[in-house]
Amino acid sequence: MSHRPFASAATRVSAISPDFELLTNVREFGGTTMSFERDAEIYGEGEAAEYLYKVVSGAVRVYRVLSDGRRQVSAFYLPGDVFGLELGSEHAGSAEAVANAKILFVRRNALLEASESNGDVARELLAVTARELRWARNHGLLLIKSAQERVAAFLLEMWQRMPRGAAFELPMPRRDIADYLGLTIETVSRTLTQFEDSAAIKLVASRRVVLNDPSALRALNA
Amino acid sequence: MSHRPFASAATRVSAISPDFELLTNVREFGGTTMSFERDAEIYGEGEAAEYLYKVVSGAVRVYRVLSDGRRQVSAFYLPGDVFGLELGSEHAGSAEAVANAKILFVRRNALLEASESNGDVARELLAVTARELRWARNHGLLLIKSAQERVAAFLLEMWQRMPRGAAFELPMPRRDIADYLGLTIETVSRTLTQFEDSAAIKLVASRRVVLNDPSALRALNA
DNA sequence: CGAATGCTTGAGCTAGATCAAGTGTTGTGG
DNA sequence: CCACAACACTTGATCTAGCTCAAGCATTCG
Repeated sequence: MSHRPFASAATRVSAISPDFELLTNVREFGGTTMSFERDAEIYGEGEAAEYLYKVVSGAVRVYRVLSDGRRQVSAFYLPGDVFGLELGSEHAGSAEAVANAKILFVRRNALLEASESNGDVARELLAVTARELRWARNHGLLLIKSAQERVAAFLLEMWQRMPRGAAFELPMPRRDIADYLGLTIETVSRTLTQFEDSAAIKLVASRRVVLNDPSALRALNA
Repeated sequence: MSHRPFASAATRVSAISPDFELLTNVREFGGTTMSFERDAEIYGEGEAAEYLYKVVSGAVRVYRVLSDGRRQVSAFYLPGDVFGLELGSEHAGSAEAVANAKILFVRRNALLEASESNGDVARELLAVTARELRWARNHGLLLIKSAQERVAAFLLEMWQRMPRGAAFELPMPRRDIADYLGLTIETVSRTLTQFEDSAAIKLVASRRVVLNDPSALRALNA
């Protein structure tokens, strides 16, 4: 039964599901799920890259630290997102749970081997990498914008990625947002207050946001 | 003779040459070479991504512009570098010749088709994308550093990538450097002057740099 | 040779950082 | 249920790195 595990895979192009299901749903890859408490490390910079990860629940930050302690959060990952894929043999950054999280582990070697014989798996690997690249470039573009533009873009991004509704909950503290946007927590806080004063958003609680006027934020997005 | 064009390709892992030769050296992909004058457009943002490109000579910048004219140069490409690979159907940025350049064009469709049947081509595509990703992330990290750190990192990067020697020629004007580093031309200029005052570098001409003390620059790299 | 273009230098100015209190909010032990 | 840490966030006052605006040099090109 598992003799030719991929024989019935969908046709080529359509096989790239938005959630990269092929990569993580195939029993043969031996995925296991683990739970992480808030702030627990999932992997560290420089460690051997043995797995590919998928967020089942919770949220994850991937970051790098400079020698003097400055930290850059390069991405947040939410349920359904795949992360930790490295072409090199070790992780270029560290990953931690932002909030309590369940993470699915998939053995990297199993995937790379499968991609040798199975074009759909190879395509999904390329797709995951390409999506990361698109994100990384957008993030780079963010970093040349003004504080208002960065915070607005961040809110819109999170809004779009979270289980929808006018209101949503930011899973991460201000420190993480600041390090993601290349700002200080004070500037993030002040900017959110400005948006609230201008009635574009409402902070029901410090992490609970209501987007009263998404288009006002979008207008800031140069 | 061209019946099984890839039958004699090198073994799997070693097939990923540093220059991605497989992608661009195979006659079947029908590569042609074109010349571009300084500042000529190679492709524009939003255009259909029909080709993959390789710099034969000269240099290329890839950039995006915000609605108000701010520009971010996301990468420079030097001889041997491959660029312009998109997973989506259109280019996410624009590419221009920084200096007169010869560019090899390879049909994207030919490559994607070849990658279906040839694992080595598929692997090189993944490797090219992964390298871009690594660059994009490093570039993001750059953008949170101080002006001195950014300029130092830029000089070291260029030094490493150019045909070596203590002295080397920057192919691009200050404007491009500034937009790559997220600084103004004035700040780039002042920072270079500082480095010259501290004897770390010598500007033989405004674009000709001698790295007297690379380790002084490296020390700035937090 | 003059004009255009690219680079440097100078003199303020300002967005965002830093330093320093507050003000919630959450959790813990009594 | 309250007290009191411990933590996360906000707000205020000041400072500064890098920006802006404005000249002045230096190359290159017609």
